[in-house]
Amino acid sequence: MPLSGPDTCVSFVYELSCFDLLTPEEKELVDTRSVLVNYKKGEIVCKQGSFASHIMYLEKGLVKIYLEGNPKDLILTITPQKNLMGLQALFEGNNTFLYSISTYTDSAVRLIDIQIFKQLLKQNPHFAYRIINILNESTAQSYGRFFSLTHKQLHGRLADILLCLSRKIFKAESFDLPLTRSDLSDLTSMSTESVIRIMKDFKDDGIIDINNKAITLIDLPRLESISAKG
Amino acid sequence: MPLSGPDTCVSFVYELSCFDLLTPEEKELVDTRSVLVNYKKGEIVCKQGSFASHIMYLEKGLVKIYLEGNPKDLILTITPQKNLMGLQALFEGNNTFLYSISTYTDSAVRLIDIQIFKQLLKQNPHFAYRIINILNESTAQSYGRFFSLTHKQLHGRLADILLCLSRKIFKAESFDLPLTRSDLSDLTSMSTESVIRIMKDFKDDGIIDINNKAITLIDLPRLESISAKG
DNA sequence: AGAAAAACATGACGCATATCATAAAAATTC
DNA sequence: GAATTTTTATGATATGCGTCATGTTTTTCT
Repeated sequence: MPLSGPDTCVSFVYELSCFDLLTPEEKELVDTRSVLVNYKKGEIVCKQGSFASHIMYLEKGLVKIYLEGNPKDLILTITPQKNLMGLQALFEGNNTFLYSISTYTDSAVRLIDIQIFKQLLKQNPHFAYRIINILNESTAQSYGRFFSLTHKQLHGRLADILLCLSRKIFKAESFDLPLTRSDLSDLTSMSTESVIRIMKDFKDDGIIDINNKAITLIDLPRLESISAKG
Repeated sequence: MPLSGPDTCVSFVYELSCFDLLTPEEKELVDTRSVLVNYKKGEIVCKQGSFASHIMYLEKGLVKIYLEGNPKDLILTITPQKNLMGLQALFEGNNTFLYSISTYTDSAVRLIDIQIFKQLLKQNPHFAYRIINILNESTAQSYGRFFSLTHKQLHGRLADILLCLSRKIFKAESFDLPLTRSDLSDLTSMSTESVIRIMKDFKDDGIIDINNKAITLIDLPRLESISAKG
């Protein structure tokens, strides 16, 4: 599979939980030194530039991780449940959030004390090794998106995102899209109007079907071809 | 400093060597299970898609790490000596190089057996923690470049790269650029002609001076302003 | 349920930037 | 050191895509 393909475009879905690798005592430590916070749909979980005193683990829900820009944001990933967020705060000398996070659905986020997290990394090499794997997967997917956004034109970029949402997030060819057209534009780095126009193109060509928020990918081979050709 | 600023644009320069954290026995292990390979200017160190059986450490030289595209490549980073390369090969289930690497100057690369590297990560938590920091810094810089490439127009993107080359790579306001205009275009995701035109604009405006390969940044405040305004 | 706000939609227009063509200068090669 | 290749340079043209304006539909709020 090529690096620039649609599977590398949104989010990193790491099937195995990193917490499986902790000892019972370490799990206990995480439990006592973390809190679970519930967020309603549309709420902000963390704000770019503010102080990061904890690592976040999305136990339930769907969120976007994004850079705030003027006037347009850039969505880095759409992240589903069972994923760590805010690992960059581990970086020594930087204790602020690199990005903002907000929810698409009601969500539950576990906030883990960053000192505890660092301690676990230093005392449990298997845990640290797992985190390295997670960071690496995230980097690899970031490169794929990099290529998509800088080297493909609008139709290719939107095809990438639709395929990736279908495969990685919703795991179905039909899904209800909680993202607005404006979100899709922040994801593909194009104008909202262009998203709307290209969605219509795809619909007119029988490649996808749209009914309000309901999206169905009809002609996957053509969508993949558009993705590949850029 | 804003995330999209020029300091986040090229390479990750990690001042401390990760190998300082190894025990004498572990250092010995790395020595016996690695080889030092010399490359001439312009040679390819590794090829995207080929099998990755080792982690690379650039002991001496200057290289570009890039995604191969058709017809244009995308340079992910310009990386100077004392940096690890190819860490993504650690990711379980992926033992191929995500990118290609080629040299700008004569270089020396230490190839470290990937199994030994994994062993060190698992047995030495401080080493693993350092690697996590390196990966995190790399990710943070990747996000900055993401923003620059997708949300700024040509002048801003080129200003970003010139400032970053000056600050992070050459650490001087005057330097001999081993990159061609085509390399700059692969870094900024624009056409080679646009690079040339904008360099001329900058020269005509007294912002930089160009003499063949020799570049001098004259008016840093204006260059920073162009970078900030995008 | 009705009002207000947000999201979706569509066309006209303008511009930033790529592409193409051509040529000069510099670097590399034998 | 002459020949070939690569790099730099510049102008003309084409176009992909954003911006703006305006209207409709859907969602949210009270």
